[in-house]
Amino acid sequence: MNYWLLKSEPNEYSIDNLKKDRVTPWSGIRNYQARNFMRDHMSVGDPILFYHSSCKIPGIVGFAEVHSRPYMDYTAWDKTSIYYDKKSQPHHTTWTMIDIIYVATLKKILSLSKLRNIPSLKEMLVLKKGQRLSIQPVSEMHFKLIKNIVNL
DNA sequence: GCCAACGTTGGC
DNA sequence: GCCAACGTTGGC
Repeated sequence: MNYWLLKSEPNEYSIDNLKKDRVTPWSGIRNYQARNFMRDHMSVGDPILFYHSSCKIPGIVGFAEVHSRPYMDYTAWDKTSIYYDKKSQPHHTTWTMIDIIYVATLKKILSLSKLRNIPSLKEMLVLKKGQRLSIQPVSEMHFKLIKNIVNL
């Protein structure tokens, strides 16, 4: 089992949206490293930290889980989609996605600034300078520490 | 809104 | 295959 952190801009898609939808395809990932994580390393049931970025208080806001095997990101060949990629065609796209399912919302956001103040989390990728990947692996230790901190 | 850091593109 | 230019991310 692997553990993950998924970034999302709450203006675009927040934990509340996920709670309402329950399950959503994680479409629109157009970064090879992030694609590879989904395609090659995610399994159904993998736990996910849901992270809000590019907002007033960035941080971890909830939990989710991988809910499907990887499959082709159909938004890549949808000309009306903001994720349209002219190099992709049905059944020949380079882009992959998975579905995720809602698990829980934190009572209070575990903010980025708070995360930075927890020494045992210092090595988390999301805390490293210049780390822009929207899908990041999280170590089991870090995941469990965070679970304890938020008491869920 | 600024800007550092990073990924991608494209000319050569 | 190098690398400058450009676009994007995302915290501040």
